[in-house]
Amino acid sequence: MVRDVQESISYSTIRRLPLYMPLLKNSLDAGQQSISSAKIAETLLLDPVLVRKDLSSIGVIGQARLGFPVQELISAIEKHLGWDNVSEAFVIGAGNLGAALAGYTGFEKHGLRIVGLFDTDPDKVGKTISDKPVLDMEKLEGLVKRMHIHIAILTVPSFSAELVAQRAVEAGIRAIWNFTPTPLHLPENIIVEKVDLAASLAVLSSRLAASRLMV
Amino acid sequence: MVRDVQESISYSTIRRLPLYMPLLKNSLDAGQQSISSAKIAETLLLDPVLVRKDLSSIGVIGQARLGFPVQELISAIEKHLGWDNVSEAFVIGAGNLGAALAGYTGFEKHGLRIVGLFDTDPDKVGKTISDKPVLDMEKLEGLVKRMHIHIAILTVPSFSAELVAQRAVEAGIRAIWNFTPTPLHLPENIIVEKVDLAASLAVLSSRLAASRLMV
DNA sequence: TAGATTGTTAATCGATTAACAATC
DNA sequence: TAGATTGTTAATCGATTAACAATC
Repeated sequence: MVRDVQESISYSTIRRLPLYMPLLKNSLDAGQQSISSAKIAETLLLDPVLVRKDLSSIGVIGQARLGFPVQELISAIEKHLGWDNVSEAFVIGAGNLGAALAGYTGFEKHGLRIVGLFDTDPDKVGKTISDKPVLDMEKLEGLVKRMHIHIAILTVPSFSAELVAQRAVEAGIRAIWNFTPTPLHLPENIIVEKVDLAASLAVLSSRLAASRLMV
Repeated sequence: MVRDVQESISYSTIRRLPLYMPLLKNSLDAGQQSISSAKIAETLLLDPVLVRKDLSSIGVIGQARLGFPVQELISAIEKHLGWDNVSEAFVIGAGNLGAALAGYTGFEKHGLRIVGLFDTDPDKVGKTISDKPVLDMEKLEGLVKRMHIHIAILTVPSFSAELVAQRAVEAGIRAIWNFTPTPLHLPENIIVEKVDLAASLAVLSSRLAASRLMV
């Protein structure tokens, strides 16, 4: 049973939603029709109350003694994350990381299809990476417009990140998945989501340093 | 001027510290000896008050009318993030992403040196990736012990992530940088830092979907 | 019925922002 | 001195956790 989603779903919940999917798919394959928040929480290392809040916020109602309906959860998560209709994206910067992202097959299931890469290196332009064309950076604006691409995955060197991002936005890009360490000064209506490896490594290092002090 | 750091630095501050460094290095190269929180905030798209809190929490004292001493900030950040002494790490899983991380030269400046990769694929084992040896997964335990490696960068397929992580931990790994979507059930004293691409993409997609509704 | 499980309201916690005093 | 800038205390905000009522 699904009810109307009251208000917008919190940032933290959105971030957790993808986590639920593999477990739910497995449960469905195993023939389970419902699953308890306690079971989910244990598998995903979350608090059961948090799980119930998340699932409730996407409009799925659980049943006492039974738990939550697995198929409905899957449908609700797919709907809320837009995994049902796929958006096309360009990777800008065909270096190690850009190539790795272009080669990752899992994004299609998450509603994202990479249709090409851009680079300035003449040795790369014209070749393919994981069957996707590497295109000349000079053609970025034209192709963004012509193909109506709205998402850019930014993996260029940090010194050129901001300029490239601004070019992409002027051509029509509306959302940037920023893998560079550079903060992007862009119009407010442009969506920027940053993957901050340096921040993540900093947390790891500092916790490791702290744990060494305790030994 | 540096004073004692009162209490432990907050998680959010730790995540932001790496962001300050490129700007500070540039300022130093340009011959500036001090920099104001307003200038930093504008460049990094932060709030000036937040910048002052961050810098104050690592023990650097600013001066009214002048700002913060650039060189002291650089030293304090390097010290707090452990960028002065480099730790060695293994990449486990020599796929696209593992190879990309092994090829990234920036980690050394952030206190992390990747000394080798592990994989089960006989076509990969024995070769090198970015001058780093690809080793047989069977040798993981032995080499972790012999080389006293404490950090593992996990980029294996998700179905094997937990088992591989547990093997690594039993051999002596104390911190895992987890690039897989899998939650790892490990002893409490093991440090796990997750890079959650699916979560980041979910935020991007949902914000894009929300912005479309407003057009 | 008893008990397992959901769902809601209140309390807590951490981080950010606001307000303003202190200082050079 | 005046004003730019730091630094601290209080208020706000969002997320998580605790407590407990509701339900099957």
